Amino acid sequence: MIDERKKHILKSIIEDYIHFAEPVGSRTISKRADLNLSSATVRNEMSDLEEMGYIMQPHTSAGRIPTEKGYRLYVDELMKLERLTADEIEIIKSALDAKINELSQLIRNASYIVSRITNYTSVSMTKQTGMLKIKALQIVPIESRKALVIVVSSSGSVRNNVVMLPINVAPEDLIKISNLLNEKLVNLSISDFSIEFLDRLWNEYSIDKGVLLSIVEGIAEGIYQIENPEVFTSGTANIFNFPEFMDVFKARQFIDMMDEKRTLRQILEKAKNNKGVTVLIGTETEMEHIAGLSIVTATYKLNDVSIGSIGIIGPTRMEYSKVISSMNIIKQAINEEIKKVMGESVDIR
Amino acid sequence: MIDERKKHILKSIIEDYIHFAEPVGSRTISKRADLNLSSATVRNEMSDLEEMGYIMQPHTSAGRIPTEKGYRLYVDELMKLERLTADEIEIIKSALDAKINELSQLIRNASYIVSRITNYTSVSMTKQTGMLKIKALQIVPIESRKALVIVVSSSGSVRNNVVMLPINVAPEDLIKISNLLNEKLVNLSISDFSIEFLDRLWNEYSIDKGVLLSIVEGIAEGIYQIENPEVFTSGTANIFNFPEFMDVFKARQFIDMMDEKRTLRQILEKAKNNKGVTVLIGTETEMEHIAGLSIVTATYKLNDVSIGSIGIIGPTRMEYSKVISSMNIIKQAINEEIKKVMGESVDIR
DNA sequence: TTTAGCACTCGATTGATATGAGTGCTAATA
DNA sequence: TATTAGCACTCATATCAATCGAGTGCTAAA
Repeated sequence: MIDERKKHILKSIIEDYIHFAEPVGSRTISKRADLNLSSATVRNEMSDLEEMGYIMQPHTSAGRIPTEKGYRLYVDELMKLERLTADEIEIIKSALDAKINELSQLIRNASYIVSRITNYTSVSMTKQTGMLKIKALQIVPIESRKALVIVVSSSGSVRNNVVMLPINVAPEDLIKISNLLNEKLVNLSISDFSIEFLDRLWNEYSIDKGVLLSIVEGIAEGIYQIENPEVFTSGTANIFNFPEFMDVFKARQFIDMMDEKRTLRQILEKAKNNKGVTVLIGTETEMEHIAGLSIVTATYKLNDVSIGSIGIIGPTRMEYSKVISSMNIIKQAINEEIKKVMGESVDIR
Repeated sequence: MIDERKKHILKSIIEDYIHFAEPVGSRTISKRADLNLSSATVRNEMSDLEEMGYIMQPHTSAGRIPTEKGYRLYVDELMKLERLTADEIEIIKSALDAKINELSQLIRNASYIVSRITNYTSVSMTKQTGMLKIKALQIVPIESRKALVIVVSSSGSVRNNVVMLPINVAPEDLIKISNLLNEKLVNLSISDFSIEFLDRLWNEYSIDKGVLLSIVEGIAEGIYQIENPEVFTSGTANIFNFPEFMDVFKARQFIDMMDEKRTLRQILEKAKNNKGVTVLIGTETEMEHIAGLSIVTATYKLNDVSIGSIGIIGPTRMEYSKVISSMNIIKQAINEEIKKVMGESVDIR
């Protein structure tokens, strides 16, 4: 199969190509100090590597470029994770240190940082699924027929919604309702709101049916917003750093995708189940219409509830080693930050 | 000075150029049915228009293109506002009709729609300045030393912040504080929170100093967030529809600016004082580093509080007439929507 | 098994040439 | 006096052939 020397050559080809984005010729590899081989020998090895499907020639008289299979082997076996400099680690940790009291904000921020550090484009999605429960609940009277419904979820997210009330309710009555609901609904998840349950509520405590319905609608909307994904992007223009996207057509496709968010969401969803950092190379991303992209994603879970994910998008020849290392540091930093905010040791994955 | 015939020719040149993005020659204009002039005559007139600074030649053997001065005259005097189709108006109104209970969300949404309708890039900023007052206030206990402070502003915006309390406060005490503050602080603006005022509060009602400070900080942060601008963009990729941005370098500059938001904010701020719709052409935008762009902005005020603005960005040869008309419709639609949500007749500008 | 040597391939660069849209100017015309 | 036909001139753009050179595969020698 593929012996050590071939691996060594493949690694050199890939790293050269990652660096210069130009097909790599046999002479270039032969000149590398750490292999004492003539270009002719390297040519033979390269020929073998091509046959095995790790590299290919864009045209007859050009050097070789890695195939997806080549990158895959590189990521899985060949590359060595890069150590970030102390400086970079410091930047990450201190940037995340700002007071952030919303988990989704934390994820967005981390995504921004990692884009800055790596110089690639980053995407983040904040979506909380799983067994979300209501941690606190409040109804604030605003006007005679209008109230604000505030929901705090067990994952620490807060959403509020204005609801219209079908009848006039005195502020002090609303506050009573608020206290009552707070007592009754906390620690329930949205799926516990069966009709029977609501029925019981308004029978036992004589709350107006319409008012209760409006409020429950507000609560459901809040939970829906917390559970529903929002996608953010940073560093979109970074794609222009790569000569393979100097082509206006490809650039446009990329920007379109970034603007549209739906595709991004799908990709982030896809990597969700894996733990740790997932690398999708080229067609593995299943973004048909835009070729030549890879994405490195990490998903964060807090007590088995997914709270969001971050992805780094770049050309297939991205600096996997650097990107993956950065993702690892970010994960650590987020972990620490959450510990601080949540005031308890938590289990982030 | 500039007579009717010259204006007519200038208008034709500009409209042709807006349409085709190609320098306009004398023959093209002469062929237009509504002017019975030979190309030679048109050439003479064009020569005059060039001398007056309304048009210019990109090079000797090319047709003419409008200068900024030309566009300015066009926007101020020559163009006729385009009527949107009933369909388009319908799209706008129904899209804004979705239940939206936050003003800033309404503006963002409108910005998205207007980008869709016009096929240009749009930016929106939601910032509320002026005499913001507290309309409602609530403190929700979350954990023993953590509480959620919710502020509703007079402009209808809601923000919430988690604050850490320096000492343990029983939930029922916190609710008492909440009720008290709600009573005392509503209808005040943030500038009313003098030290003396706070002093009086904790003397008269014996609230713990540290707790009160934490809470006030949470309130201030909420108001700060409401007052602080957030910039959103839609349809960034639309810039690629225009051949003048097919150049990768220019495209990159554009995307950079969109990503960065700061410049955008400045531009939107700039147009803030004008009422109605403001048009900035080319260098009038004072975006030095990116030439060839115009922006059409509208700012919305509710009872003298600015609630946000929307801008449409495109090449200087944008379809001013269509864009300005769309902005007008959007303004109407927003007005109606707010009337509905606020439940009262309001004064939007 | 490795390497030197050489013919061959093919994309990219260069330069010369042609094309054509559009101009400005002059002289004839209404 | 205003308009127009006619014509020489300009210059960006397209086309095409020639050249260059990086890189290959193959063969034969070490």
